[in-house]
Amino acid sequence: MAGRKRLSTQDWTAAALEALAAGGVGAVAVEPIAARLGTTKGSFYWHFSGRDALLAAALQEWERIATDQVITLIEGEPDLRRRLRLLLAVALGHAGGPYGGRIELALQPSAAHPLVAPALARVTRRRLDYLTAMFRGLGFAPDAARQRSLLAYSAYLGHAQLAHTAPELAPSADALPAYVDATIDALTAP
Amino acid sequence: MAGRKRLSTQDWTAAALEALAAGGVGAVAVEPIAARLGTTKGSFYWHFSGRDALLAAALQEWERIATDQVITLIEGEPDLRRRLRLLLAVALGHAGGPYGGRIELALQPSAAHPLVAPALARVTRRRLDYLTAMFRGLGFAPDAARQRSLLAYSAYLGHAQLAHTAPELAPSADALPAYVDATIDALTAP
DNA sequence: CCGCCTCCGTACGCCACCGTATGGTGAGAC
DNA sequence: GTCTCACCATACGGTGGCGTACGGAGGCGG
Repeated sequence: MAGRKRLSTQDWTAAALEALAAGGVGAVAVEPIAARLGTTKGSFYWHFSGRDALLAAALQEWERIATDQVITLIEGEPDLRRRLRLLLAVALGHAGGPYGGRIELALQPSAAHPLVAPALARVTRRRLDYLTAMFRGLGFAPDAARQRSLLAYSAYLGHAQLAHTAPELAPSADALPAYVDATIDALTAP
Repeated sequence: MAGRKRLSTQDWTAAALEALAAGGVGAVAVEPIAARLGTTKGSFYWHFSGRDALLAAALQEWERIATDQVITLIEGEPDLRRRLRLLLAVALGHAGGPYGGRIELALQPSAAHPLVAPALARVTRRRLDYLTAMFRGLGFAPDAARQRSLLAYSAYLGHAQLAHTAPELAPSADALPAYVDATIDALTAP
């Protein structure tokens, strides 16, 4: 991880994202990350104008992998019902995406932060709209589809929170398929 | 709020809880809270041994109002089905309890903190057990009851998160009863 | 009225992190 | 080989929060 090589903007951004997931916005601190990368601030201030620039880059990177990446992964499945199942399985199963909800959680206390709020709102809106479109495609009326998508997304967020704070209380790995089944049944019941 | 009076341990604890809800564990800082209370550190270090003691007191206070208070509020309703409805309505409707899920969210990034982790685990376990008992009382088998309680609690957590980060995307005040209905239907469907 | 005990204000040293300035290093251009 | 410039290390001052020391205020028993 510290190959004594020269660092790029990407390296700093990735490390910042990791720190963000681990300890929230407050953990996106230049000197600790520099230490973790085996370098110093001197490197950082060459690539970035300051702390805010690093945070902004990390948020943008998260926004990218949190929307496009997941959606394009799912689009491979043509059948809507199976696509929803795949989506939930990926989302609930040991966290969706590379950081699996940890970023959303970490951003929570700083939701009012001027850099955080817009990114968070964009991602949330995009995901909810995508879910709503899926439920509409399954034949639900607009209002019902919106309710189902809210419940589905809440279940995802809550599950991530639960799995992070009390893993021993969340569904275990082998009990998870049954839990996904039950959740889908509840979400798609007429 | 700042009546130029002498302060008690309770005042400091309440202010710490407020700061915790607003800005996470990192916001439980002595000097800012002192400024907000219109006093100085001199007062604080008379009542508390240090920052950790304040955080511990705030967590204990939260644990108290997050379990006993809500449960005793609900126990007034004898009918199980209506009790579940009341519980969800209170929980989803503009946040459950005085702080309505904001503390849970704020504690998230510090879930590994030695003071935070035990409190969070106790509250989560107690709520899940209570929910599971309700679903069992409604006639569900143990496994099914556990699944429903997990989904219900995840929905609560996720809703709180959603309402905090993107209020304009969460159910509006007048659309909320219908959302509660739909959620209960989904949770209690056979 | 007086002393005392509780509570608070102020001043200080310490540490972590931010941002700046400036000197060094090493890999490719030539 | 040496030059050059992108990249990094080091040193410094500034800020904010923690914890300690100590002195002052003010209500209450006597």
